[in-house]
Amino acid sequence: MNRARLLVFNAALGPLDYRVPDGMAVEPGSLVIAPLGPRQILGLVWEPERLPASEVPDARLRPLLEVLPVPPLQAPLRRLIEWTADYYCAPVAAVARMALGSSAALRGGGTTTEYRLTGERPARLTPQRAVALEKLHGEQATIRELAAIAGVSEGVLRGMAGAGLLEPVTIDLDRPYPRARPDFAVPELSSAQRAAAETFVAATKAGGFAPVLLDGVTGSGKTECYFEAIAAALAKGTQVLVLLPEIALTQNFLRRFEQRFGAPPVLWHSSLKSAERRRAWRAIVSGDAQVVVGARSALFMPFARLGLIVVDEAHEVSFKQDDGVRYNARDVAVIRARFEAVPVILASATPALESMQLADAGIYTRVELPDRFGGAQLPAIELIDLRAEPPDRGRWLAPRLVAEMRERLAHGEQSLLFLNRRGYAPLTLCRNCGYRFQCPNCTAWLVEHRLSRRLACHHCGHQVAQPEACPECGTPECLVACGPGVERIADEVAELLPEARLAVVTSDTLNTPERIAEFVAAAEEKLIDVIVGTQLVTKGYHFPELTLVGVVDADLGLEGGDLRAGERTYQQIAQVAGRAGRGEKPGEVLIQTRHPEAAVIAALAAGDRDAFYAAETEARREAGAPPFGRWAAIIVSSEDEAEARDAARAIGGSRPSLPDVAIYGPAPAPMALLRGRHRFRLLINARRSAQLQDVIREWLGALRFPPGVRIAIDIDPYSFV
DNA sequence: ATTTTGGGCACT
DNA sequence: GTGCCCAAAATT
Repeated sequence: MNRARLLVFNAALGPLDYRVPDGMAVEPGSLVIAPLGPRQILGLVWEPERLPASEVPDARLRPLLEVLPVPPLQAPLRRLIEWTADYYCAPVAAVARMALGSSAALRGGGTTTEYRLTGERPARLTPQRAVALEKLHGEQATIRELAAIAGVSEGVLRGMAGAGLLEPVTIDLDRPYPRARPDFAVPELSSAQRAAAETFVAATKAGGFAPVLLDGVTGSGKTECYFEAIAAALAKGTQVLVLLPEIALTQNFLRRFEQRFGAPPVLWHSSLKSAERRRAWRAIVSGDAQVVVGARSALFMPFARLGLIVVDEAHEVSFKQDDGVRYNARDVAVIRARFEAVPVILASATPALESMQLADAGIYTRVELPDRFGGAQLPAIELIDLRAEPPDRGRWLAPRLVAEMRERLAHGEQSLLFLNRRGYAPLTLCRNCGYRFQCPNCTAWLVEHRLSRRLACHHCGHQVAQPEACPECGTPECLVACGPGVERIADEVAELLPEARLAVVTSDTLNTPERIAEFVAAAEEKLIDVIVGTQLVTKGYHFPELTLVGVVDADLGLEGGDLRAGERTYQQIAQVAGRAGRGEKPGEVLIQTRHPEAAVIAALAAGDRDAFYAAETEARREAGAPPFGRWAAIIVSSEDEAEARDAARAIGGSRPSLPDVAIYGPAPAPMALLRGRHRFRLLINARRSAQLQDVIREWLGALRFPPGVRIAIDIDPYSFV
C-alpha cells in the first residue's frame, strides 16, 4: 500500500502516517490536507526514512484528503530544514513551518476589490467626504486602507462608492510583480568596486556553492557591488534572496534598488498584510519573484530556482533572534547556499569574528573594499575620558562634545548623538522612600517616556501613566529620573543649543515607513541639525552634511558580562562612527567612556580593527567560546516559580558527566522574570570535540515536565539573557 | 493543539 | 443512574 509520512504543524504531535489514495500524486515536499480525528489539518510529506515514527499498521491508516496545488518543497530546502532542526535542537515541523507563507497562500487565485476616485466632484459635499476627496487623490487601495489614508471611517467611503465618487477595481491577488531588469541603469563603479563585483558576477554565473565575505568599510559602496551579482543572477533567470536586518528601515535600500533595476524587489517580512504575504509567497514558489528582500524569516522561503543569497550587515545580532526557532540567519544562509549549490555573499563593515576566521582559513573568499567611495575619508576617532572631563552636574554630555556640536551648528553641519537607550530615563525612584518602579511581569525597571507621559517596560509592553506621587509613601513630587535615555539627551541638547533643530530617532518615533521617509528627507534637506538616536541610526543612512558623531556612553553595552558584549559594542560604535564624514567634509567621532583602557574602546580609538579581533579572539579562547568551544543555554520557564525551579533542578540533577562538557546551574536567569514567566537557566560549555546537540537531546529527551513548563534551548547564544 | 474518554463525585 | 468536571489519552 502507498503510505505517506507527514510533518504536521501542531506542537507535541510527531510525524503521522497516512494512506495515499489511488490516483493521488504525492511526493516528498508535497503539501496535503489530512484527516485528524474530526478535523482537517495541513501536512507536509517527508521522506519516511528521515523521520522517526511509530509504525501504525496499514489497516489503521486513514486516507489523505487532498494535495494542495502548490509545487512541492524541493530537496535542498528539505535538507536545510532538517539541518536547522538538528543543529538548533528544534522540532523539524517548527522549522518547516517557516517555509510556509500563510494557509491562505496555499490556495491560489482569487481577487480583491480596491477603490479609487472617479474624478467626479459634486457641488455639495459633507465635510468628511470633502476630506476624503482631497486626501485620496491618486490613491487606489481597499476600503480599509483608504479609510486609514484619509482618516475617515470606512462607512464614509462606502457611502461615496454608492454615490459614484469612488469606483471599484478588481485586483488579481496573484498579479505578477514588475520585472527587474539587470541592465536598467548600470552604474559607474570605482576600480575596487569593479574588482569585487567581478568576483561576485563570476561566482554567480558559474553557480555552485561559493561563500564570499565582502569586508568593506562603512561608505565603501558594498551595495553597488553585490547589485552586480544580482544583475548576473537576473540575467541567468535565477532568483535572488537578500537578507537585511530591520526590514522596516530599508527605504534607502529600496530606492537604490529601484534606481538600479527599474522595479522594486519583492518584500518579505513579518508585518506584511495577509494579501501581500500570499502574493509574495506564491510568486516565490512559482519563480515569478526575481529578487526577494527580506528579514530573517525569508531564509526558509521555497524558491523555485534560487541562484544567489546576499546577507547584508551580516554581523547583525538581529539575525539571531527567535521567531519560534532560535537560529542565526547568517549561518543558516551559508548552509542553505551549500545545499542549493549557489554563491552567498556576506557583506559587512564589521564582520563577526567567526566570519573573519573562516575567511582567514580560506573557507570563505575574502573581498575587501578598504576605502570609502568617492574619495571620502574615514572619520577621525577620539575618546573623551568621562573621569577626566566630566559633564556638568546633572548633564550627560562632556563640554568638549558640546563645544564640537556648537561648532558644527555654526557651520551648518549636522551632528549625531548615539545612545542605545529609548525613552527619557531607564529608572524612576522616590527620593523620599527609595521606591523603584519595576515591571510586574519582568525583572526590569520601567522606563520613563516623557513624550507619551508613561512608564513602560521594554520587554513585555506593560505601561502605566506617569505618576504624580510615590505609590509607596504617597509623597507628591518626590520622583526622580535616574540615568539618561535619548529623550533626556535631546532635552539637554535643546537647553545647551536652543537654536538647533532636533530629531529623536528611535523605534518609538520612527515606527512607519512614512515617518522614516520623512526623517530621511528632512535630514538630507538639512532641516535637522542634531540627531539623537538609538541603534536605529547606526546603519544604512548616508547624510553628506553629517560630520560629527558623539557616542554618549560607550560602556553601556559592555555591562552584564555577556559573551558577545565586546564584539557587539565594537560593531555598534564602528557602524555609527561610519555615519560621519560621508560627503566631502571629513568626519569626527567623539566617544564618551569611563574605561578608555578596555580593549574594545582602545581599538576603536586607535582605528585598529586587527587589534580588536586579536583581543576578541583571546577573550573567546579563554571563555571557551566559538570557534574554540561551544556554548549553549537551557532556559526553563513557567508562570509558577516553584514549578520552574523544580523542573530546572530535575534537569540539573540528571546532568550527564562528560570529560569535554561543563554544565553550570541551574540558577535564576539574568531576567528571572520575563513576560510573567519565571526563568531558570543552565549553561553548557563544550569543547569542540563534544557532540553538543546530541548530549542535550539525550539528556533532555529522557525527562518529562508538567504542561506549564517550557524548555528553550539556545545553541550559540548571543545574549546571555 | 484539539478532541475524546473515563474516573470520581455530587445529586437525584 | 445521570450529569458534570477535570485529567489523561489519543489523534496516523
